[in-house]
This record gives sequence, C-alpha cells and structure tokens, in this order.
Amino acid sequence: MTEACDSDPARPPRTMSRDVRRQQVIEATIETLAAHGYARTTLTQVARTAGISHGLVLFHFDTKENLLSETLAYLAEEYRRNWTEALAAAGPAPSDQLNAMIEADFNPRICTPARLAAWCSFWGEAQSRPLYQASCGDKDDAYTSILEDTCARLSDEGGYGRDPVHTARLIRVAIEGVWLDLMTMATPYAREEALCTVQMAAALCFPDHFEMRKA
Amino acid sequence: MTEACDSDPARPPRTMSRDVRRQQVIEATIETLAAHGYARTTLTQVARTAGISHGLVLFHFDTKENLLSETLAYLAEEYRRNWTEALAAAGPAPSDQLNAMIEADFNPRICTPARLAAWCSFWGEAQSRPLYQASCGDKDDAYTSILEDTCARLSDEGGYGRDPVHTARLIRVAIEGVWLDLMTMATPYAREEALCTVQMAAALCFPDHFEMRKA
DNA sequence: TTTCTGATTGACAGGTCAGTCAGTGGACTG
DNA sequence: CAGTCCACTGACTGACCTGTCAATCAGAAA
Repeated sequence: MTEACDSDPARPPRTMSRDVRRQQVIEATIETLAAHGYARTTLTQVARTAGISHGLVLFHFDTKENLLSETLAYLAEEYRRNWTEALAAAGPAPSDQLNAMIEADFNPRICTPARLAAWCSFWGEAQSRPLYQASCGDKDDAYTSILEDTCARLSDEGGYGRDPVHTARLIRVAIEGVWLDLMTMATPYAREEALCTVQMAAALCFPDHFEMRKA
Repeated sequence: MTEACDSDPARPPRTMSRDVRRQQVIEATIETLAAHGYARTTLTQVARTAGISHGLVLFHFDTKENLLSETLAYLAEEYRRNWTEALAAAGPAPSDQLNAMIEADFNPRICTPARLAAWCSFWGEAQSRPLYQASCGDKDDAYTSILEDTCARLSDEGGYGRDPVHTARLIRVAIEGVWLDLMTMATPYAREEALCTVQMAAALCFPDHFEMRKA
C-alpha cells in the first residue's frame, strides 16, 4: 500500500475545481480511446486512467454519451484553434498561409499518436451517429473554406490557373490520408516524412512557391 | 469420419450450403457495422439482419471476435482481388496500369457506402488490435509495392524523374483521403468526383500521361 | 469552531450481451 | 421405416457496464 505520500505538498488536492477536473477526465478519455478503442472504452477504464471513481466521471458529464461528444468537441476546438493561430502567425502571402495551414496539421502538440487514434475512433462511429458527424463535419467545413480561399489567391497570384476547390481538396485529402497512415500502419513513417508528402502535393500544384523536399 | 468431399462436384452441396451461410452472415455483419457502428454491432443485430438466430452465428463463427476478424479478412481479400483483376485486364503500359489501379478503388462494386463504413469501423478499432492492424496492413503492403513499381516504370518511361516511393504514397493517401471524405461527410460528393480528385494527383505527377479532368 | 456547499466515493440496481446447451426438425442412408 | 447427422433454435447464464444514490469528506464561509 504505497499510497502517494500524504506529506507531499505537491500532491494534487483531493477535490479539484470543476473545469480542471473536467479537462483531466477528457484527457483520460482520449488516452483510453487510443489504448482500447471506442468499443472497449468504459467509464470504469476512463476513471481508472484519471485516477478517480467512475461515479465522479458521471457526476461531471451526466452520461457516457455526453462525455464522448464533449471529448470530440474538445478535440475539434483544439484542432480549430491550432490552425487558426498558425494562420495568424504566418505572413500575409498566400503561399505562407497555405504552408502554415499544412504545417499546423503536423504540430507535435496535436499530431500525437493518442490524439490521432482518438480521432480515428470517432470517425469509425461517426457514420452511424449524426451528432459526431456534425462535429467532424464542422471542423472540416471551416478548414476547407479557408483552404480553398488561400488556394484561389495563390493560384491568381502565381498565374497557375488552378481550380481552387479541387486543389484544396487534394491537399486536404492528402493530409487526412497520411494521418490515416500514421494511425493504422504497424510501423508508420515519421511525422516529418508525412509533412513532406503533403508539401510535395503543394509543390506539384504550385511549383514556384513550394519546393519538393525529400524527407 | 471422412470430411465432406468439398472437391467432389457431384456430392450434394452440404459444405457449400455451409459456405453460403457463412458468406451471408459476413454480408450481414458488414451491413450492421455500417448501420450501427462497431461499438453497437451485436450478434443479435447481425443475426436479425441475416434472418437467423444469434446462436447460429456462433455456431458458424465460434466467437464474435472471430466473426469480425473473418469479416475484415473477407473485405481485404475482396479488395485485393478487385485491383489485381483490374491490373490484369489493363494494358501493359505503366500509365494504363496506374490508371487501372486508381479506377479499381472506385469500382461501384466495392466502393459502396456500406463497405466504406465497415472499413472505417475497422480502422477505428485497428489501433488497439494487432489482429486487425495486420489485415489492414497486409492489404496496403501489397498494393503499395505494386503501386511504387508502377510509378517507377512510368517515371522512367516518361523521363519524369519522380521518386517512386513518395509519388506512390501521395496517390495512395489521396485515395484514402477521399474515401474518408465519402464516409464522414454528411453530404459527400459523388464517387466520380472522388475519382477525378485522385486522377488530378496523377496528372500533376505525370502530366504527359494523365489529363486534368473536371469532374 | 461550526456550518454550509459541493466534490467524491462505492455499493447497488437494472439492463445488455456473448457464449452455452439441450432439444428440434429436416435430409439423407441403410 | 428407423437411424444418423447436423444445421438450427431459443431459453438461460454469468459477466460486465451504465447510471443512481446515500453517505462521506474537504475546504470555504460565517
């Protein structure tokens, strides 16, 4: 019985503020989804990962369904904020903005094995649950329209004459495709390698603004 | 006791009836996965879809786990045979072969909503189940190496100087990405439109051999 | 200190599901 | 016709999981 030393002043307090506890449970849910998959994610397992009782999980989230949909919303919002901030930090040139959006998707902070696996779990269930489909779809709708706009401006600026809708779609599906690779392959290639693959697509579309890097 | 002579065509089709029933159950499993998602796929639901008792499902497949992994193997084999046959039917030119492999992935027979949804269900669980990961991975390994070889020959023939590994990967992730679109979008674009997106990627890589069609 | 409030626990109820099993029925055989 | 085989059924069991609830506990307020 080596309970954490009661004298340790750094030990987290037994009770926590509502928001802190909720975020902790959501992070535990992401970990559990990644480790066991959607079908084997139980409240008891999430609670164990978070180091609390399963009753407390329901105290904060009412139902399992609600916990999962809030977790998805959390991931979607995290994703949105990530590329929004990257876009704001990038230069005004369309090529800089396009590159910023691409690189944002491979930011080590959000492109972790656990988060990718959690996304994949939700995709697998989304088809049969309109609630999830909405979250996944909204995430993409915003991203897509900005991406199309950026591609349109870059195409105009460089005189490429590309159709922005199809160009943006190609880049977006390339990103989702390498994500799927990173998730489902037994020994996936590096995140850097994944980024290069997408940048290769951009270089093929806009050769004067992107270079074909080799991993 | 001699095994039923499944090699003897004159014999009454006792074993064949067994195979027919098994395939029927597997098709019902695919339907159920698509309609309810992996987590809500129960033996009772599969049995109801197939119009039999749930005891019979277990009679033929022993365990639920086994039913699901056999369903995945069935899908993987169906996928493999589809592109293999397409390749055999195509002309010998690398560009014909590449186009055949791409078009095969959008063959209406395998690119149905139910099958795409079933694939997605398995992807969502594969991360936490080495058994599934093997089936998904093997499927891709064979496809990838042929695709890389075809890209290499096409690149040589046309003097494109493309790196076959990265080019093949881009085309493959584009395919997987549009598949994911078709699965997760509330109102996805047409299958024909998806095919065009992938062919656009091929046209960017090999402009003298593919044309940029507009949907 | 006492009181109050809200976080936290864990036992429990209700329900679902995978897997078991004894028995049924139809087809084939002798 | 009697016997055998085997696909097939459906009631049943044991395990597990979600959600409830009364009791407990920690910290803030009075």
